[in-house]
Amino acid sequence: MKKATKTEIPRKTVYRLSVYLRCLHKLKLNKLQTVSSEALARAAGVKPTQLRKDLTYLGQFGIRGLGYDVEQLSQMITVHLGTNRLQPVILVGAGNLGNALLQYHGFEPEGFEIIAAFDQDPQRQRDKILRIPLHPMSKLPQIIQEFRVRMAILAVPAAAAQEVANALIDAGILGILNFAPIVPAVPEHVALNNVNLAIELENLSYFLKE
Amino acid sequence: MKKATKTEIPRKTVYRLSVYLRCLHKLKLNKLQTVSSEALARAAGVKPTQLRKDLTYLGQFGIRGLGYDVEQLSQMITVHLGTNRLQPVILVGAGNLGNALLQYHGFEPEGFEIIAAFDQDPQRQRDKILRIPLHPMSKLPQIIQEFRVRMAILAVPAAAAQEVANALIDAGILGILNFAPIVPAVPEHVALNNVNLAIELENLSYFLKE
DNA sequence: TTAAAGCTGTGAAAAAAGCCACTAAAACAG
DNA sequence: CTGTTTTAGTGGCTTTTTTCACAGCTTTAA
Repeated sequence: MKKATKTEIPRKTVYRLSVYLRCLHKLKLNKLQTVSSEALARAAGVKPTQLRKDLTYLGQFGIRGLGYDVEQLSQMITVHLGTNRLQPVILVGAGNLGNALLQYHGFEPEGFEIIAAFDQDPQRQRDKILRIPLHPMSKLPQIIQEFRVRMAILAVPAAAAQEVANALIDAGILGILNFAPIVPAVPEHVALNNVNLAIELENLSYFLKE
Repeated sequence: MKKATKTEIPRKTVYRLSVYLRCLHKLKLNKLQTVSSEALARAAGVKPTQLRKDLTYLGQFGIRGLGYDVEQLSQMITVHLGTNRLQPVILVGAGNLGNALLQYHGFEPEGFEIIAAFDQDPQRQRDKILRIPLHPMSKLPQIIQEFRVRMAILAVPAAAAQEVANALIDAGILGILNFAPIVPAVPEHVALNNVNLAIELENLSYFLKE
């Protein structure tokens, strides 16, 4: 018997869907109309069976003997990931990493725009050329409300992370991409993704094969 | 029957050990001598039972009724992760993200030093102040050999990623921390960790609860 | 010394993720 | 048409990861 409620997409699958989407985008640039699970899987660094299984969560629209329609598939994934509409994002902490992220234009092609940055010291901005405004922390609630911001990038030092996270949540932020080297405690209703570059390196070093 | 060879530490556990290590470091700064699994787990954002289970892979040195010795535990983890000695790292690609990472000093406290950067265009460096030398790609093999570099950070555009990855591997690199928005194919003996900031954001946005 | 409370260590169960073998559909070649 | 090849979809097996329940040390208090 089929479930009445639509099945939840597994966490890992959601993550991989983003990867597939990125690969499909590249294929589109190359004017490819269709792609097989094998080719796409290789591009994404996963096994073909896993790719196919992942895609079944979105329904069936592969063509047996041929593959998937690149355009259709990428639209399908986009719809499911809910990245149709542009999402405004704010960044807190204009230190080393924060500035780096501000200068990094890799978010925009994916539908995210950093509309404002915040820092304790709003004079801190070195790169005057940046077109992203830098505000003092006190303007956080106002801007979040005004632009209906739901996600924030947290790039402050460890010591400030929890406090700033609290402020963000109080102001209505629902998702935090955390670069601070501690894991802030957040209430149930807030989504949190942690990225720690040092840990990534450390982890890599463990898996070096001699 | 027990395995003769010492059991492998699970992938996920290795990753979390790094997180614990970071938390322990903070505790040390606060002059705490011991910590319970519950407290440390909360700091790391995991469940206490998971923390304890993770630690059993390193042996037993918790004290029942009391907790873990902060100093001893952090040394234990350090030894197991093999981060006793400093590791030289190189960075390839001095674009937006590459420069950002060069300016980011978060690696050094964790025992990694970016000793050199490489770019197709070695004039590219904007920040003249940087004390990290920027070399042309042609010097890759020489420097990797000279400094016995085993890990590289890859921060080049998608189009160049595979080619540069190949060059790194040919020159003897054993681990790649990849920031490029594609997953390069690497041989069996090379470890690869992928970080894609855009995907992290996209992933977060999916899990926003309304 | 004894009792109570606080914690760790761990086997076993449960859940999640990954993988494979096989089925079925479509395309293609002749 | 017909047979062959290519490729998606899937049930369920295997492995990995997480969680649970509880046994067993340690400390503390009286």
